[in-house]
Amino acid sequence: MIALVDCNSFYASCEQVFRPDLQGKPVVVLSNNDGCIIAANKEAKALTDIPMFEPVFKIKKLLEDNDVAFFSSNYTLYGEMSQRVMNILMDFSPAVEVYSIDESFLNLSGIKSINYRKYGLSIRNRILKNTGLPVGVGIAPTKVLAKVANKIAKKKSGLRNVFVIDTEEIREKALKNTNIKDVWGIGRAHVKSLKKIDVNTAYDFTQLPSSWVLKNMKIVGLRIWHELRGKSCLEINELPRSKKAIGTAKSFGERIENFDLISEACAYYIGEVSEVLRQQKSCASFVHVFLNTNYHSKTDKQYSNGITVTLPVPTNDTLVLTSFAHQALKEIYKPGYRYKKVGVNLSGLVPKKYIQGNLFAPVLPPNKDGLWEVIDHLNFKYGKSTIQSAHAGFPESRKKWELVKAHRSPRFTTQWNEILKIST
DNA sequence: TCTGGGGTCCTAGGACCC
DNA sequence: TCTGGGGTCCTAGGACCC
Repeated sequence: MIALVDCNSFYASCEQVFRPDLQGKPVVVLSNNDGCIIAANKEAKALTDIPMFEPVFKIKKLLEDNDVAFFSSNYTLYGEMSQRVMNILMDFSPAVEVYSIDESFLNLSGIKSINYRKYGLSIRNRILKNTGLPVGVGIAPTKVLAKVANKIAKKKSGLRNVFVIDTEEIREKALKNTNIKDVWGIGRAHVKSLKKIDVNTAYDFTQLPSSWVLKNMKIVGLRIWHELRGKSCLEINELPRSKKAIGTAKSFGERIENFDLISEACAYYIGEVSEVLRQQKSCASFVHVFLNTNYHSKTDKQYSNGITVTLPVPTNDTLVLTSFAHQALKEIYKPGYRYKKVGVNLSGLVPKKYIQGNLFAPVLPPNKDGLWEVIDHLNFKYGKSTIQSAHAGFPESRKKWELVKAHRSPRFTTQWNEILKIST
């Protein structure tokens, strides 16, 4: 049996933990640049139709009228709260797959003579007690069924957020009550074609011939079909595999035409991604840089372009990567446009130990591993950008392109000067 | 005026090899 | 008129996830 533990409206719940005054009140969390809504607690969802990913400016009045509390996203806080939850889960199973910031699969198969419902309840209670975060627990023989069970656990009242699928009757009933669009792995495109042939529930889907599924939804769809019928096809992956690509791209706080500012943002992002690259002890073979204007705008001239550079020798040196990215940006930048976003992506990631030299490249650059180790350590200890490439700009100029986060809560758990204060 | 960010997996088709 | 058979590697694009 597999358990899926998933935090309820995770970002909104994290904000509420430190703001008891908001218990029972509608809360939403906004995306970068406070652009749109990315999380809403159940009060906010119930309130009206606050559609997820709706641009904030379109529903500002709705939020104000209903006294909805809203926060800019505070990933430092969410990441650390997530750690706490995952650490607790390790106590409940020797095999945990951390699937995303707010959910994990637990392999329960090694645990003998266990009452699944009781076990699920104790997971839920312990997390609530130790972190203040509410979770839902779904337990079933396969991952996709555990997802189904989790959804039911959260939706149906009286279950105390725990639901177990452990008999044929329960499975069938659960599938009949699950809309096909709510099945994990079946997205918009497939829902559309399934509706056309009158497949509306997860149960309907399991009644299709496997040949149809394979032909129209390929192997990915067939796996889901098997999983829903109770045959496990998706394993629990305990070890996070190293990333195959690392990228970042953020919209500017305001539109920018100036090349130097864009290049500064680009260098700053290279600093971020190369640090992640060093953490996983890899080097990148390619660096991709792209640039675009605001495609929502009906009045601005539109332009977007991207370019991939092959590095002579894979590297994770921020300064080397910055220099190649800068050259690449020069090639695609065209003056006279109001740019909205620049992004970088490192790919062709190879383990640092196995770097292939290049017969035709200039002599290998000197090894600076020690230097970067020290820099990364200082930035960890004293805060981001304590030491960085000068190309990545100074706080003054950074303000011109940095994200807008007008409503961010304090980083309660990671900054001494932002720690929660309690007055009597 | 204002519209997020970071990923993975799979497939078809082209180019190429012997 | 009629032109083999068995592969690999790479890339772009689709679909999906949180």
